[in-house]
Amino acid sequence: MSRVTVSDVAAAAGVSVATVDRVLNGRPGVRTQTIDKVQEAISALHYWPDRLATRLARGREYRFCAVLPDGSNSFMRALAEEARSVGARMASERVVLDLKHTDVFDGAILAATLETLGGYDGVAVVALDHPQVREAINALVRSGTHVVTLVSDVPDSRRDHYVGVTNTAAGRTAATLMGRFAAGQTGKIGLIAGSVALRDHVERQFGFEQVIAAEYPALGVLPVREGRDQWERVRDVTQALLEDTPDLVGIYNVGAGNRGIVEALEAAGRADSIVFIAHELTAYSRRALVRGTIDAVLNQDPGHEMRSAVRVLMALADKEPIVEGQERIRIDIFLRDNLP
Amino acid sequence: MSRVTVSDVAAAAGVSVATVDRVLNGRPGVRTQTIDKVQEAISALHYWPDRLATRLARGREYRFCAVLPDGSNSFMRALAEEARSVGARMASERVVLDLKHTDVFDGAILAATLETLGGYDGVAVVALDHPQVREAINALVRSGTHVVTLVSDVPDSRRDHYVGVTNTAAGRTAATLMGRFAAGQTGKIGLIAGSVALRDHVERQFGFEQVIAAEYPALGVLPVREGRDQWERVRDVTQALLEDTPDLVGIYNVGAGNRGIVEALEAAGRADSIVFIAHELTAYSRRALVRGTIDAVLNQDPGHEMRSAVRVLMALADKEPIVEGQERIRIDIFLRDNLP
DNA sequence: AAAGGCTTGACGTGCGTACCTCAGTAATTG
DNA sequence: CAATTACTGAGGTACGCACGTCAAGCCTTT
Repeated sequence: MSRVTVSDVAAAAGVSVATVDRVLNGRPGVRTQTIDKVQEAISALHYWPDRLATRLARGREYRFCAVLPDGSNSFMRALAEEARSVGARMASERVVLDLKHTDVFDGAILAATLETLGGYDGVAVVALDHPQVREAINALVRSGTHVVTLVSDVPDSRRDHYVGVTNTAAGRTAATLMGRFAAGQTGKIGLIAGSVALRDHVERQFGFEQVIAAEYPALGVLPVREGRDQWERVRDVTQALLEDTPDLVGIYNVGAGNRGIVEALEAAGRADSIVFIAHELTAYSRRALVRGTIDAVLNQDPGHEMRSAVRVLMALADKEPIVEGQERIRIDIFLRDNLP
Repeated sequence: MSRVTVSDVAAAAGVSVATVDRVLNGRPGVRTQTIDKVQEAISALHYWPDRLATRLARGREYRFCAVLPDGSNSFMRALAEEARSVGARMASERVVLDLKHTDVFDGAILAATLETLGGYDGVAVVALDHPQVREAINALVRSGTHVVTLVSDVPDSRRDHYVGVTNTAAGRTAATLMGRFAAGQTGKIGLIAGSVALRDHVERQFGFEQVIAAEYPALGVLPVREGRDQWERVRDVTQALLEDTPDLVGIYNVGAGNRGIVEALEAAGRADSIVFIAHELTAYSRRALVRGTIDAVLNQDPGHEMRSAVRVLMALADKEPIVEGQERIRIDIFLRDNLP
């Protein structure tokens, strides 16, 4: 049951290994007829090139670059940390993973950064959905650099793959949890987002409102308030929300800055009575979840996302198929009981 | 920035490659002093052996075997399917993954099966926690075959690793969902399990009862009823449960056979009024979840588990560290909105 | 019939490590 | 001091593939 090698194929096809090699690597100078013979032998013997030997022989390194925001909320810091650890681990597999921080919220700056990345085999980028960014991504792809979008997608670009969750589904999930956790109550739900210019925030909001409107008529969703992902600002927004809304039953924070909401709720003594659903599991949100101030955390696993991004980039570089089930990023729901 | 190779290390240490090789592979015939010199050079140059070249040179195949139940509920069938697909995919990486079906619910039979597996480098087994099985696992490990338990653990054996969820946490999670989904109601909760002899079922039950008792005093948990994981029997049990319990507000099915509960609930017209929490996402449970008869599904991803088992076995065979974050199996919570 | 272009075979080198043999040097023992 | 024994160096082969060179064979064209 030992491995089938190129020489086995050559013998079976009645040609030399050189010819088999030419066929396998698409080099010119082989008659169609001979190509067919070789291919028949390949499938008859179930030949499959040995990945290890192939990569060793090719001797090429995979040069990848991850582009992350320089503004540093916990999630993005975790993502950067994962990038470093994946990079260290993959070093013994001929993979180099560089890390670049930039202002991803400014289309022009992000696009300019991307334009310098043509030397890489692949780029993973937390992308703003902006015309200039889209163009920069397309230019990279055209120049032969594979691009995957990370966490936030640019759907109508030519990026090879999106590694992240479906944000409308995340919003819907938050809505169902909200609706059921607030069962029997009538009142308003406050929605807080970082900025309505961020695609993932808008999509979550959309999914959330859709389900609440359709399934939970006793609940009304208030207009979004922007917290810019900064917890101090989010705290002020939440305080105002609490004062303005006597019949507030729940809060859904679409973006970062959970700390602001937690502090406002606990200061007002409303931590237990108001259902609070948040995104991203961090050390802080974790404690608030255990304490009961946060009722559920929706999460995307930065480790999974970073590893997936690199696996996808490698598969693209090797022209190998992507294992869908492995690369689908799930929307994790964390309650206090199933924390990792 | 090219790779550091053994000859670089040899040059730096002032010895020959043969000596470096002896040190690296723990072969005898090198003075302690020389070993130190080599090791200093290794860390000074940050040498790390090239995995590809190592595996190519060793030329060894990894022979693994997955032992799964021959009784075929959807989850186990999915697991077997994943094993086949992982096996096919890994064939080009010198990994052979055989698949064996056996009666894992009979300790003696399972132990006998395990005893035939000494030729493998690693075994992944869905294990019954039984003295004979434990002994068989220990014997395998002693003979140099790595063992990981899959889905169901044998904690006090010498198995190298457990690939699966923490079942008490799963039970607690189900309880929190139940408590919150049934908020405001007072009544009883029915508990259905496959068999109280299965470790994972008992643990889920334990976690569930713990949280309900502590956090949701308005709810009482009825004694477990056994459905043997067969849906016809589960249906009958559920019908009896419905008739016996006028104030039933929820059902938690710890094991398989969701179809029995779904049919009983829908036949009785209680699908909407009773909170039903189930385990394992299958084509059937998925439809029932979308329809609303099932309110939440707790799931362990068979694909993730199978891939993880193989990765862990490979890491063990190579004496490489295991990436904890990657191998932790999460308890997925699925609502109708975040279905994959 | 000679020139030129396709096709193919034969062979070599390299990727980085594992593992083996053999000779030679140094240190230890009786 | 000679005889062991313990180290070390030099060199080779193998793993399976990628890639390059060179020459030989064949067919077409003029």
